[in-house]
Amino acid sequence: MRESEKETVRALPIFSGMFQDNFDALLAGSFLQRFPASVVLFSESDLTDFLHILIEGQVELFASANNREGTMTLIKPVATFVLASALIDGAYQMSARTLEASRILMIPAENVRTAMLKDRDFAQKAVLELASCYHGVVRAYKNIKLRTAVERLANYLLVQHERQGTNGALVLPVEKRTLASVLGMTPENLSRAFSTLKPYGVVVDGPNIVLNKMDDLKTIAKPSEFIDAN
Amino acid sequence: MRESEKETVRALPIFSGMFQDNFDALLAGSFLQRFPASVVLFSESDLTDFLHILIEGQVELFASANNREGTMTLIKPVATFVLASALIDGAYQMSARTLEASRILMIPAENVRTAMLKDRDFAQKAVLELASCYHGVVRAYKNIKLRTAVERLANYLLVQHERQGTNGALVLPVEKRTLASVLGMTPENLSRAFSTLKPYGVVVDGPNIVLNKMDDLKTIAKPSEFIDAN
DNA sequence: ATTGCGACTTGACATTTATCAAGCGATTTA
DNA sequence: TAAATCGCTTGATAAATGTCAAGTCGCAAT
Repeated sequence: MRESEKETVRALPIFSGMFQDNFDALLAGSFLQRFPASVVLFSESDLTDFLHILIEGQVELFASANNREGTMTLIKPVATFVLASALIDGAYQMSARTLEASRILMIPAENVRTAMLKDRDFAQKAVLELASCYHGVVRAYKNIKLRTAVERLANYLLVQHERQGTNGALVLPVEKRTLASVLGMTPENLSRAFSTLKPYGVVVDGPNIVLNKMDDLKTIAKPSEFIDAN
Repeated sequence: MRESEKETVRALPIFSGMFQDNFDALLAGSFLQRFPASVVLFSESDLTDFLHILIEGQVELFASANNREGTMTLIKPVATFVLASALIDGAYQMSARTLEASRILMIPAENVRTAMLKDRDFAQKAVLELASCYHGVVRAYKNIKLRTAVERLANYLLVQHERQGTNGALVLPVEKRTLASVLGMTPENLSRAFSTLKPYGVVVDGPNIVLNKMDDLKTIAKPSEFIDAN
């Protein structure tokens, strides 16, 4: 791991308040690894060796059962993932794969647990991170339990629109088949959900979306502060 | 709050390792309150004033959107709830109601945040509790995303059967309409799911269930270590 | 005891979602 | 360049789930 990279990592909010000694101890045995696209990083049954921090690229956390597979969440830089598993010292509980070529900082889980005990600032930041992830899953759970597929798509579009500048257009940040998995439906169903939204001013051209009737779209989406990410 | 009750609380794992001063400070301004059945404790949009600890009774955490309502989880004694919200200092994100008459210890959220900073043992226990809750929601999310209604019921029965002694029978710990909400289906659908499981040896008499063909039931349930609670 | 209410069940039906199959278009591979 | 592959879409159909209505049963209130 190069010195310049180490400084980038040091500047991340979760690490920025740590004592230097604790930070150095935390990163001992860590490494910054490059992965190509579509590589499985770990499986849900694997024991949690590392806390992961996505520096660059994109990662999908997913789960399998029966013959189905579903996306739990997408990770975008810069963000930690599997923090809960690293703290508990058990299985990952989720599988992970890269969606693009990615750079990932891998910190031995044991180091993380030590740092939690030694460094108050890190512990505090990690707890808030964890609590925030908890609320994230709760939102996702509400989303799938209380909404139909079309509603989930409509709200997804509204959130992306907001994030991308609220200028009447947005670009899907992932392939549609991945989006379908995120939203808990089949790719065929996603296609049909887009069709259903056409009368509500949603124009689709590949990954480019235009929203022409924001009010109508909001009417059908019924967005909720306590489901949709801020 | 009586002295004997305070001792009961003191003995709970999450508090047992605290310094006495920190414990006393934590409980300052706390109170142990009794609630009758079917009382709403707080709404998802309320600001988090208290960390709750269910001492006796039963509580449902639920969420509403559109005109639907869904159970997030059921709380049984003794357990904390809304820990994440108490740490973040924002809205509860979920609503809560009592299902039975209940006794609940309510600790000011501010006290909890202070104790997190001051008491290392409490901080450690709280983090593990939080991480464990996180995995709990992840399991629930997988359950609803990767399984059909019948599969969810079958696995629920298997888990309850195990918890209640693995002797071929079990008693539903909640009303069927509540169970339906927990499992993410309508009460009508739950009735039909039970009918569907009849050929798999599931005999229903009110809240009393008998499992006559465990192997067949497991075949249809396809239980997973990483979805079903231990 | 009677009444009324609520939980539960069942049937008929509607809606939502998934599956299977085919085809299109763009990109990759040979 | 040709062939193969992959992502996406569309149609037909099936399966899963929800809604509405009716009816039974048991419990609680009068």
